[in-house]
Amino acid sequence: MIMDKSIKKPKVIVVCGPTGSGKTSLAMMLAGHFPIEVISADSRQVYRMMDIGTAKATAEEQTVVRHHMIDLIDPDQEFSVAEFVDQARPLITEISARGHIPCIVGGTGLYIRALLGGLADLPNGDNALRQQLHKREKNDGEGTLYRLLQSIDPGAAESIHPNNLVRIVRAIEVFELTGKRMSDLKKAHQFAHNNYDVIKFAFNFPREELFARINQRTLQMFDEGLVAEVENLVKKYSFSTKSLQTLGYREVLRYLKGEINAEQMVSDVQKFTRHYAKRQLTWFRTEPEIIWVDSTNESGKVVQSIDNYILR
RNA sequence: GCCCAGAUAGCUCAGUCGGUAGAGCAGAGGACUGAAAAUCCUCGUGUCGGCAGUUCGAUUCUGUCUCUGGGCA
Repeated sequence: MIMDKSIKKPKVIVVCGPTGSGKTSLAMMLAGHFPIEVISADSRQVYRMMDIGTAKATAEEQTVVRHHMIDLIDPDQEFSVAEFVDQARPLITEISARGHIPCIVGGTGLYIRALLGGLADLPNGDNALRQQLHKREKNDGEGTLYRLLQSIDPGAAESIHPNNLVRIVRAIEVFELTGKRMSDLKKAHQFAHNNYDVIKFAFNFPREELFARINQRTLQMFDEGLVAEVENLVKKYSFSTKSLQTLGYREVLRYLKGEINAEQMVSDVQKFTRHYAKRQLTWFRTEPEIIWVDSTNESGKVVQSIDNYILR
């Protein structure tokens, strides 16, 4: 089938960056200039009842701009990149058809990359198999799974550190489920599926300022009742619920169990959020064709770039 | 004022029987395709509080001063 080149690719705006860099407020600002709808690219905002700790856009903000991919599932349900892509891709088409511009806003780098570039032809995760593999590593000794991976998919083994069990298990899982090597399937793909006309911004502050904002915002979350939010969640869900192992929630859980005191809880959340922001920056730095914007004083630059982008 | 204990990396501390020093945390950098707010990797030169003495050589021993705890008055 030959693609009709006269059909334009849908225009898509991406606003990413580390946590606490002001992505949401930028989106609100953009909404005043352009007919956007927000597609949240955030692996935790998909959970209902997890509002404060995930810094979800407020109900009020959501009436100003339409938000998608928020509050999709309950905290005891599981989610994945694949589900995100399956649901978000049609949204881009719908929003464009309405004459609006989809604006992807979020900090989950993998979700954004996969939404724009598609996913390789890999199978879904299989919890039973994963558990079984973990058990095997535990019974047969450290390094068992890595050696297994070396024999079935040397390419994957080479790119995965022997200590990274999560990745090792995944690569073995792919082989068990498909009979194909993950390294081959990935090589054939490489996020090359891009059928959108994308303009990407990464919003950030100078490091010190970003960290100060994170510390401040964490305090604010506690003021707004993060502990009560978690207390409410554990009334309905078990302490071991996967979604509650999220940064912020995890530390409150430890506090509720009496493992740490309030002061420790707050400083831990601040610390782990700083670490997280750093990992996000590492991810976004390698993202191609990204326009870096200093949140302190360059928001205007974004509006201007989008103006040019829409006209082109 | 006197006695005791400290003073070593941004923080908490270890150590050097005298040959200029190393952990944890913080911090920095990196990886990442259905768990991704997850998971994993790499990175440690600092007047060893100041000054003087002993010594070939002092962060280490001695003296003294300063500071910080604790105790006694």
